[in-house]
Amino acid sequence: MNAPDTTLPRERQQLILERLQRDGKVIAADLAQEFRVSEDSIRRDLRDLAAQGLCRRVYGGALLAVNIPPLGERHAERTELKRALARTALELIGAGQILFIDAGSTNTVLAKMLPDHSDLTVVTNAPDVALAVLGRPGFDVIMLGGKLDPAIGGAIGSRTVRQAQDIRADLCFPGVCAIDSQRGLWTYDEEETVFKQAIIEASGETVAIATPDKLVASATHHTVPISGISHLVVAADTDAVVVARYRAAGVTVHM
Amino acid sequence: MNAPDTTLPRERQQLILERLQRDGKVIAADLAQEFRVSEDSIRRDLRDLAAQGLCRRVYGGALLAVNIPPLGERHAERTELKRALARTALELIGAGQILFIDAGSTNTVLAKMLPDHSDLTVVTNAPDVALAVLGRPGFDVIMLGGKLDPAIGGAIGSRTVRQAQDIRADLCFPGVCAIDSQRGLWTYDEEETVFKQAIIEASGETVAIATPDKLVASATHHTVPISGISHLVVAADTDAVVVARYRAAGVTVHM
DNA sequence: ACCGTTGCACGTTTGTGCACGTTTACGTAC
DNA sequence: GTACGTAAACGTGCACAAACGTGCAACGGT
Repeated sequence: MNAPDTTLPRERQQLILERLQRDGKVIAADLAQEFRVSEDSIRRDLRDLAAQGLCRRVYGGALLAVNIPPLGERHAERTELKRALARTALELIGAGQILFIDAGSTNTVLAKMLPDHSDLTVVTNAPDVALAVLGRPGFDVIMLGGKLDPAIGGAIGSRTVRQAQDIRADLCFPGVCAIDSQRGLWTYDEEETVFKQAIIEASGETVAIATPDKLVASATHHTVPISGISHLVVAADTDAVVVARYRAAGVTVHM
Repeated sequence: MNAPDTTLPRERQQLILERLQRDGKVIAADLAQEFRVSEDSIRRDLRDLAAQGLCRRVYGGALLAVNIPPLGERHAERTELKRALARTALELIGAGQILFIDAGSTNTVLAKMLPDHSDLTVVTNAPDVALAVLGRPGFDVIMLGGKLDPAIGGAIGSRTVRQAQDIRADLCFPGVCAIDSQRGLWTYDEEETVFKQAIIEASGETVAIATPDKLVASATHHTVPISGISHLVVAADTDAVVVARYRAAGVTVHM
């Protein structure tokens, strides 16, 4: 996206690597256009990166070296940032607690980072999240059933809500579609809202983890608001206004 | 799901390999349409892959090679055999059906091999089975909730059983711990038995897939028998006595 | 003046689609 | 069951375009 006027060679290679990790592949012609350099320079970059074992050079561009199937392109997206946010959120979790973990790529990252032997009980509606902790020492996993929504990667709907209401948790990590400065957490449709509301109400505290692109001044699309957030974990370069609002509302903000 | 407009040659070959591992076969004409290239290019790709020993070239497309690249460590166990069994079992499945798929590595292989666009509804208690089909075209996935057993890789227990009883399926694939010549399917503990019995009773027909090590003359450990099998899919080099017993019991035997 | 980076020109390699003749699979008639 | 006809799939050769590597000259900065 960003195409600064002056890009250092080494910096450009770094950016190429990031794009590579995000998309699983890069195309030489596209990169040349994006960085305003000739394809020759891009080819030199890719050759250097390949020599370091950081990518696989192929005709027309380059592919990821460690090729884990590019299953969800969303999952590779911004992983670094999500890991940093999750690390911050980890400090809010105490040993022996029961956690509601909603579907979502950020929450999957969080689940993978949960420490072993902390006697946590993870309750989730996402097979992703369940697999991330299943079988590791010191974990109980409870799966909420229901029809899975491919767009969400987890179960939502009345069945799932009913099962969620049978459980009491200490902490709740709802997936976040958008957060605005006025009315809190937002989701894309009614079903999601009902589910998130249910797990929030069944939990002692609620931690919303948001990447900066989730923060909007006011929600533009048709969405449904959710209240009840007690902790907000956001990236450092976030919209200061939104964060200030949350501070004013008594929500603890972690960065 | 649609392939992007710009697909690098080598990337395409890799995607073909992934499809191959998932479906067990690929058809040249389909690939050409999917990747927007001529069939000539696809044929060249398949020829290259076959030259590397990664697939077996056949008239109209390609099949899985006899040897499998080491993809998963623990799941790679006997994968070739499981894939062959699953391929046989696939022929019992009709379009539009509702399937109960129990936890288990063989069933996970089966799930991955289910063909796209066959309008199947997959009901499962195993997160990895759910992930194997979630998001693919022509699939509905219903997850059964409950506490996950790490040894099994899925949910069992009264909660799960209750949810299973709310559903009617055409076909049922219970995981198999042991099969003996006297009393049919066996499991390791009571909870599992109750669950498998429930999904068998909720289904029209039941398909038991068994590797030869599951076939025993008589169960030695503490197990609980299950009845209701209608189809038995077994490896070719199996214990003839057990299979004969099943034939005598009116079960259709597929090899 | 040193070094790294860049863009251009050249010849080479790789991938692609089309045309042609051949082989394979399958249904039909005998 | 065998023979035969057709259509699809196949391999090969060829032409063209895109991507590639290399050498070389120009530029800019510690």
